Amino acid sequence: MNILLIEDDDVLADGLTHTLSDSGYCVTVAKTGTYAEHLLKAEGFDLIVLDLGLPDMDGLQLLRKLRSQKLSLPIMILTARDDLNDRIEGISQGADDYMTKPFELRELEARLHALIRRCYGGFSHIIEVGSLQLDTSSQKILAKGELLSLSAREYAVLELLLMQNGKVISKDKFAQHLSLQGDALTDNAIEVYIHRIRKHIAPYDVGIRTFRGLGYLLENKLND
Amino acid sequence: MNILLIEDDDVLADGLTHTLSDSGYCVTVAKTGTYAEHLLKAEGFDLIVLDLGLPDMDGLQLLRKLRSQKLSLPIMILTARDDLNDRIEGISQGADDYMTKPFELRELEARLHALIRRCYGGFSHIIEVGSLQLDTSSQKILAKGELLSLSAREYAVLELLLMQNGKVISKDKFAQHLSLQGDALTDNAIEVYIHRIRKHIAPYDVGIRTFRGLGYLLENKLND
DNA sequence: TCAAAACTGTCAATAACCTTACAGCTAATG
DNA sequence: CATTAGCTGTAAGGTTATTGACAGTTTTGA
Repeated sequence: MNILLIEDDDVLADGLTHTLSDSGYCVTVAKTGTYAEHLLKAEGFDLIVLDLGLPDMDGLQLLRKLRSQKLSLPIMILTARDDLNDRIEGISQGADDYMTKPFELRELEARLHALIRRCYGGFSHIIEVGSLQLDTSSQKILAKGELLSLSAREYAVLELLLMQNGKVISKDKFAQHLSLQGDALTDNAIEVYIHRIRKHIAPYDVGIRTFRGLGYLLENKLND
Repeated sequence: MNILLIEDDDVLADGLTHTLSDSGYCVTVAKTGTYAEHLLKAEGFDLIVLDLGLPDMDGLQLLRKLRSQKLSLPIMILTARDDLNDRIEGISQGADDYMTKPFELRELEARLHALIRRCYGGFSHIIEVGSLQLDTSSQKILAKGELLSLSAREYAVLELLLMQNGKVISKDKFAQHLSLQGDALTDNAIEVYIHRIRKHIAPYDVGIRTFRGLGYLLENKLND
């Protein structure tokens, strides 16, 4: 995780660099806004810690500038000013959080963690097989990025195949997974759904292999 | 935007409810942790404001419990305790931000805005799908820059589609998000609203796609 | 070669959805 | 206050997609 620390005070910069490095972050210090902008163009940072009191440029101004350039990084601002308006201004200008100096390093660390978790702790639950992608949280199955339009039943069947990827799924399993209240599906009904799904995914690099008497397996046609 | 306020102090709860309602949020108050849990199961909130000093349950405990249930809502905690450890503990237990009492309402509002922006809109306070724009801070929906005149219900439906952009939203979800006072909406009511919204956005490049048996998805008609 | 298992297209019943009309209600307006 | 306009949810009829049974065909493995 790369952090850009925009801070002109050597002592504070050193302290922060030390603490954050110890927690496993990679910290780069920019002493001026101009240099920070330069670094941002070149390198891939994940988070910015910005002290509003800079020598060459007003911090809020820099903040505005960065956001107007569609920079989407999370930004934590540090300020010595205890003025409420400044703090609100900072947040409404696009900062994600701020801390007022003097602050406890441990608290800054905790807040940075929260910020990172919220921004990158992507809970995207995507299962991939070949060019198929199952996104369980958004209830979608994509093939080569295109949204497959499946019926509820078809979705449920393909979902099971993807979730249990690598396993041979018996018709009983499908019936269990599909039937809401006891009334079991016939084996043939499952066959029908497998048939329909095969039609849907025919253009792509995955197929459903039959294991006679056992069930079905989703597999990548190319390399296993 | 539905906010669950977990707060036992009537005065504070009333004040917050007023302020946030004025800013266009729909606020529900839970006076106990137990009741909050109950509400969270039944209804669709977008944000939680949690006071750590609750009568029936330790706030941190509730926080831990919610997170362990994989609840991914953004959470802002309020605390009277000035103890650094408590604050850090709160954040590391999964809160996204905190404020120490007493605080300025304006600042809380600004922070809530920042939280919403970060969680639902990337770095911007505007969520864009095609030529539709949801402005989460002013609670407006624009289409090609023009303000859509939607009724409260229509707005709520489209808001959910935009906030959960990319996800297939079931009718249950809509019902949860819309009915914050017990009485559930029928499926048909949702269908009627979808119909009305389709009329509104017909001239533009976004549409609502039906997934039979699953729900609805907002999508850009042109490129995905 | 035979029987079992799986495949496939058709079809009627059904469930899901769309659409319009309307009645009760609320909020604004004169 | 009375009137109007708009919002909200229900009802009802029409439309379409889904579902699973069926029956004929093909494949498989012993």
